[in-house]
Amino acid sequence: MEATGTTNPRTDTRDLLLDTAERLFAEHGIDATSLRTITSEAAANLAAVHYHFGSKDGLIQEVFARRFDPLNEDRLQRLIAREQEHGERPVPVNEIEEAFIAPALKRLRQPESRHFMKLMGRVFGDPGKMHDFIQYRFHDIARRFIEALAKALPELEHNEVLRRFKFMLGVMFIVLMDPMSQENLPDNLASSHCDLVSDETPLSSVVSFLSAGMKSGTDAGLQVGTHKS
Amino acid sequence: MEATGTTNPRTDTRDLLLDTAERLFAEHGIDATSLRTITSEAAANLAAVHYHFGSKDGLIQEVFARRFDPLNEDRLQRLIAREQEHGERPVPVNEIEEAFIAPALKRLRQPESRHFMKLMGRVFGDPGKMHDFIQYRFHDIARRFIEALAKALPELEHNEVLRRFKFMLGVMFIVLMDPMSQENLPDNLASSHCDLVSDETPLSSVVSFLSAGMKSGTDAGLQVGTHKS
DNA sequence: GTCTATATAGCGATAGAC
DNA sequence: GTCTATCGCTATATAGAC
Repeated sequence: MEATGTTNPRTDTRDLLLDTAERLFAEHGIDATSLRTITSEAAANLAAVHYHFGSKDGLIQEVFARRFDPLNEDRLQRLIAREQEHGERPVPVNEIEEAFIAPALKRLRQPESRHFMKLMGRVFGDPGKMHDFIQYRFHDIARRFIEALAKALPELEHNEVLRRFKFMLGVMFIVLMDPMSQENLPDNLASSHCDLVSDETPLSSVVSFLSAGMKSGTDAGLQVGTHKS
Repeated sequence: MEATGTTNPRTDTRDLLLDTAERLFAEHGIDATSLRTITSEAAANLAAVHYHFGSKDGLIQEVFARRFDPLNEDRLQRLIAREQEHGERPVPVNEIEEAFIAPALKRLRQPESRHFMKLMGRVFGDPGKMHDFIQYRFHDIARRFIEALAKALPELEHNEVLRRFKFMLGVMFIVLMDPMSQENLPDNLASSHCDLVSDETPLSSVVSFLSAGMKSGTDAGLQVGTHKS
């Protein structure tokens, strides 16, 4: 299929602006990234942003809109698949965790979406910025996973399930922004001493940590964490 | 004792600026808070910031310096106390977790330091801003706790201990910034539906979640998480 | 659709009177 | 120590030629 019209074969300016903005937002933060920096790195004109997106805010919205929903749709489909497998019985905690974490971790390793994942981690810590956007579009998916967790952990009171779900979000976001990975560390710390983490975080490590935490204090917590082959 | 000189009995302008900046930084972010906003809310003059702190950056440094080290000193003293209790034997994981989490949670509930704790959560997610400052002054305390964890969990390879320590930081920061508490939610979400968390997070909830996660896959993980009265 | 030129506003910082 | 006034800069945004 063709593009919108008379555009040339190479990447559209619009997409190039989105990609560049996404990367710079993730690296330096949204506030700290000016439209001039974006258009300069994208070899585009300053006015192009306003032509394509109306405003910087419009650009930010678009950067989020194109990747946020697919991520959560992936999560939801995985959860639904597990629920259908287990019928009436609750989905095991570690399968719920995996359904939530795997889509994020997968995208963190894809070159085209890893910048966005880092950006998500960043924005989640900034209640002022895109918080409304994320909260609003994240609400349903959160509810679905909380319900699955509550069903898998019937001994926990509802508030405790909510708290542990929040803890899980904390773990996910620390993985997303990876504040201690080599590439993010200031040179003086990265070079001189040790030691704080080097390799990329394996899915199994996150899932087993979270599953154990989720089950702590319940009967399920007394068993071995992983009983799935 | 008297103040520096001819200042009047009420709170010094300098301290008032620090308190106001701390609160506004925590609420809206550092970038989004202008010196004009700070001095306006503090009923002080714009030039007062440069007189007392030299620059906005100087103000930011002072906001951090006065509370960051005492927090970590509290953590360290608690860890040392536990280590002395147990002599050569490793400190149990849940006691390590408590030594790390309790000082943060305590301050989150003190009116004079809760803004700073929220600010810490915010800044940790912003690798560009005070990251060097935090990384540098946090390095020693991180190493001490990682060593204690490695000693308590000898079955884990070193990288896995580092990863789980990082997960713990994620949980702590999600608790600090509390992105889903009622007061932070946009009105439309807070009022309309449910449910996402209401009360303040109890220390026991965080410690039991983290201890179970830390021990997952080890012999210690097969036992009941809490064996301390 | 892309460009130049510019409008408008806010920022941190400073000089100098008091 | 505190104030007013202002400098110099950069930001987003826009108007209008091509």
